[in-house]
Amino acid sequence: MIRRPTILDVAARAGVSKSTVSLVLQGSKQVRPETREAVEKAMAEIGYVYNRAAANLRSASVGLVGLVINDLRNPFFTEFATSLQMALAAEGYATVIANSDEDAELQAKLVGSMIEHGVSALVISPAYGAASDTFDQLARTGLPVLQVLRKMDERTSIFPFASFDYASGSAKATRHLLEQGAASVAFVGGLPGRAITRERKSGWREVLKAEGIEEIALHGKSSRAFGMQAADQLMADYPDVDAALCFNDLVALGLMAGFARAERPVGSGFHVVGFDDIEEAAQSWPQLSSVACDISGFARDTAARLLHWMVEGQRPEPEFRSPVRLISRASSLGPTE
Amino acid sequence: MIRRPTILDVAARAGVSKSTVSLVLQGSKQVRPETREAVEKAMAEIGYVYNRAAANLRSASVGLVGLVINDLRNPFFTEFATSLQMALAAEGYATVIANSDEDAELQAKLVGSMIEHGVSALVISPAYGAASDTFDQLARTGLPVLQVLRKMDERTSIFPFASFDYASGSAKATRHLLEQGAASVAFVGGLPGRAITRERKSGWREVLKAEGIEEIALHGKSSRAFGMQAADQLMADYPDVDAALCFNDLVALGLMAGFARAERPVGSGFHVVGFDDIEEAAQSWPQLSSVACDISGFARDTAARLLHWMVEGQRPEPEFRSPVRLISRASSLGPTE
DNA sequence: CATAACTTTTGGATCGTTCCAATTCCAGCA
DNA sequence: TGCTGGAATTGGAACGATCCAAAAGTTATG
Repeated sequence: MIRRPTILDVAARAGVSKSTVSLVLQGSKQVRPETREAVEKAMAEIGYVYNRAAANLRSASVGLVGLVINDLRNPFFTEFATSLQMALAAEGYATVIANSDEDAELQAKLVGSMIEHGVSALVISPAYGAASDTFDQLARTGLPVLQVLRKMDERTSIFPFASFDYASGSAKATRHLLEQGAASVAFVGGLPGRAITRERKSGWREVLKAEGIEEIALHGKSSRAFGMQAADQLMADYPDVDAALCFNDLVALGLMAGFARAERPVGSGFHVVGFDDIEEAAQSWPQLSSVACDISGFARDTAARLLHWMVEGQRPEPEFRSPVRLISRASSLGPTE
Repeated sequence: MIRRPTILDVAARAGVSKSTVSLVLQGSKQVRPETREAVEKAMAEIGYVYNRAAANLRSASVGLVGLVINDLRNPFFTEFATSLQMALAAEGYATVIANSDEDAELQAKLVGSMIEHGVSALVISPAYGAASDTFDQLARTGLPVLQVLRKMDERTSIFPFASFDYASGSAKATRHLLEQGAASVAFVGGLPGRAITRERKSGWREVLKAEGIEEIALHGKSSRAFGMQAADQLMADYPDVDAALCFNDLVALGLMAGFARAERPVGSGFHVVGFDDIEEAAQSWPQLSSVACDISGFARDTAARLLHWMVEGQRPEPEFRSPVRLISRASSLGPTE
């Protein structure tokens, strides 16, 4: 196979210098239109493909953004990743998506690989685990890093953090459940001790405290499977509980499936509200009420924009919270028996 | 901000030449262990990070694989993408994942961008649309390209294609539904005219033909929403149909939700089998029978391996089909009223 | 018509690595 | 001691683009 043509070949063909070709490639407006056309014609004729590695070597800025997600299989994160990719594509950035699968070690490797590939910024929803040295190392590179949706650690905030205003969302949902007639609202799902669990519980806790209601929480993995299991546990151990605020929609869907299995379908007698409002929430039966985080809007308007600023050297606020809203559907609206 | 250290800085610090540092970086075994150690120590001390752009410029091979997916939001593809990424990571490749969102134009851009970034191979599940010129262009670059899960076009097979043996899977599922007592099995979902729809219908059609049963098919988008809509249509227009083979699990889940909404829960009186066996199938209520495509196994054992061969210059068979198996669960096992 | 002012084009240096041929090192042997 | 040959190390050229200062070309001005 013959070697790929370079700008020198293009230049020779078009009868100009390599510098001119370079200017055309960069879309400089100081080349004469006719010259530009000639160069473009030459490129097409010899099948020139731009060599970004060479360009990057000289010019540092790459237009490549790394995106490291802790669990890309979770639809919530998938939605975020794809939306962010599109938003960034519109601004001319290419995006590298990687899935750390909650593995801190793999995450460190992925981050390293991305830096090697010369990303000009990094968006990360971190995996849990002792990765604080990864972060220190990252900080030392001076790369713009935006932490999203999950905070590595309560105290540290080396990097700006963008997420949703979960606390007021959970307060809103809890109040709604009480208004619908619930006497006792359990919190289901979320691993204990994690920042995000604390956030999503905090509003619930506040409202319950204000109303003088006992706090009942079942913690566990944020999966459907745990939701089903929690349903059984609720029915067996807490017969008085007549509503649940779930850590996320997956748990809520599992919980509803568990109640359905026990022939006690959610809707009348038991109310459920989830978190995230994933697509499926509107398509389950009964339809699931959920605290909606407009994740694609967040990706587009918050994350992409913050990142853009950061790449341009601005320093955004250390913490940014997007508002959430409660979507009430059948799972929290039926009559209370 | 000071400039990033290079191998020259490392060399100076370690008291060796840049060439030696380069050898260490490449893991050459012809450097003395003590020298290697000294170099590694120096790298750690000054916080050296490898500049892959520079390396690529000189050495061509990059160890970067591009993965273009038509719909990354679909859990089936998400699973494939993440599994492939991990399998490739184990072989030392970095993976760039991109989502074309069924947009042929965007797909062309993404492919172009990946080539520019110097991927050494491309895995693509193509978007539909007039992108055949994209493919021609790709073919001209001589890059190893593996087409997966979806074929661009019935006739063309410029690139090797790997997918599942859908035809025998749908035959198996249809036979199973008949054995469970179904009198009439409808096919639900899948856009008409597409290769994959044809494949997933072909086994069903064969079995029905052999049994002399009328073919009833409702085509549409492969989404939950369509499944719900199809449930209404089935109940209204085809009261005799008592089983459905769905194009995929999303449609099947939507269909089941639709029946549930009409207070005719699937399980007794109506049987459903889906396709893909996504994680959710086992967690829905009733649990959904499905033609299981072991997508992560496929990614790991088929796609990753084929790709590896191709990168090494081998030419695999033009078409490869992985076997599928039927998982029967409650949605196709209850009594027929 | 000469000169200034501006636009367009150009050659050489440069980015940080790998490759290659050449050099240095060193143990073993006569 | 001097020589040999393999192992270890080295310096310079190369990769393909961008950047920059300077040259060439063009138009406007007095």
